[in-house]
Amino acid sequence: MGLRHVDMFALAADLVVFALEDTRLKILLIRRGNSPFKGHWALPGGFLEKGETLEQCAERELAEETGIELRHLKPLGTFSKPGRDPRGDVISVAYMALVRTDGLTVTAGSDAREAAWVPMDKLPKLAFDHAKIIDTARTRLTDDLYQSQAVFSLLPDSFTLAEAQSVFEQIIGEPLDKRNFRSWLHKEGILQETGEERRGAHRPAKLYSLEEGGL
Amino acid sequence: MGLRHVDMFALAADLVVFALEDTRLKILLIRRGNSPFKGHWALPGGFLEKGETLEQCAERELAEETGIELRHLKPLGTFSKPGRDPRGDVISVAYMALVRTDGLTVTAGSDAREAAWVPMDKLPKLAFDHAKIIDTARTRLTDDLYQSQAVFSLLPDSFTLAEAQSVFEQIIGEPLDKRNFRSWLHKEGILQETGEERRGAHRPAKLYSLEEGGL
DNA sequence: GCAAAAGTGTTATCCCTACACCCATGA
DNA sequence: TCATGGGTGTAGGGATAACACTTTTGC
Repeated sequence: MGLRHVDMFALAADLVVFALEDTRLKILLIRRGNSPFKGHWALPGGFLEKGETLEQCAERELAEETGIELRHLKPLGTFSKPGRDPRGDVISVAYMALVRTDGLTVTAGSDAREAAWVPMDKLPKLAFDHAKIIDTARTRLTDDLYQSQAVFSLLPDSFTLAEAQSVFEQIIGEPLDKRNFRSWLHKEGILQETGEERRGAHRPAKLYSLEEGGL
Repeated sequence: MGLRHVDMFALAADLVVFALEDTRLKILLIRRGNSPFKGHWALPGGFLEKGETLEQCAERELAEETGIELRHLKPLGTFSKPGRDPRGDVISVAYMALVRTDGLTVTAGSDAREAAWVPMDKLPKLAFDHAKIIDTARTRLTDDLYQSQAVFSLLPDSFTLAEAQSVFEQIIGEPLDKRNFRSWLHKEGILQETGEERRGAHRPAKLYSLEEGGL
């Protein structure tokens, strides 16, 4: 028995890409160049092609559309509600990525008229069911916060503890106690001092990096 | 732009259904009646049809093939490796369910020549990449054990604490301390005494049921 | 009365939380 | 010298983990 009498669908991989830009947690959005939802903001993503996995598709689309240095890619879920795409039967498989923006320029490509980092608390109306996908991603991000070191992929190679704390605070949406956060980091043993310091307007801050063997 | 130039795929929902049978934790498998993998054991599941979500598809297939009283259905993941199905481009979206077998008979239907509850530690060789899917399900089951009351869906309406403990022990694969397990249950407040007892070969055991408002 | 499963508390340890002051620097 | 962010320790409460004996029943 082959697949002759089986319904067929298009599959899209959509990406919720988080990054720190300007010390704020943001999501990568594109403005669509084609219908449907022409001119609307949407998640980057694209159609699965034969011969690749959905994860590869997500990686390819992200690279094609933005040239971003990929770090973590987590499966988020499948969105299959009939009618979610006005073109017809499109199932979306969503992935989540955490990237860092140091020296990175986002360039709009192919279907994207524009691409931009948008603060999470200032999201515009989104095409398709992408608002729901982002919601799933935010929930997942907070749920996994303390279980994986993935969040550190948002930070550059070396960073101050205050910067790390700020990331955690933005994700959970409330302030953390400085000493408790630091003693938690110490207990986990996931960071190491680089020996360097960041000098700014005030007392210099020690720089840290992820312990070798992380990820 | 429509979907004319986009690759199309068949989508299957596959189910990892856990149940307690004969006090042992088992998985529902079918023996395939058609090629490919004719005569091999596989997970129950079937193709997505237009107009339904993948979750509805999974529920429908489970009902069609087994008539099982459905309790919990959790999305597990997407399996899209090219070549995973010899018929061609089939993407599998896996779900997990926990059911109870009291007074339930599994009847093989449609594509299934046979359907059976198979102990988790005695799984046969499986069709497609279903062994991998089961592996994902087992990991998920253990990860979520203490976070949700879903496991109690494996047990009948009323049960003894020893039976509940046995379920937990089979899932994590190691023995638990009786007193600690009970005080944890007490702290969580998820069970209530029914007032009944189960009488057996020895001292009778009190029966418990899930606190109202569970799930 | 004996074999077998049911039932029951306490203690030590670890982790989490709350909380306030001094330090080093640039301006 | 002062304003600003960087850096540090402790004490109390709650949860977890280890641990053994008595009770009740059927046979």
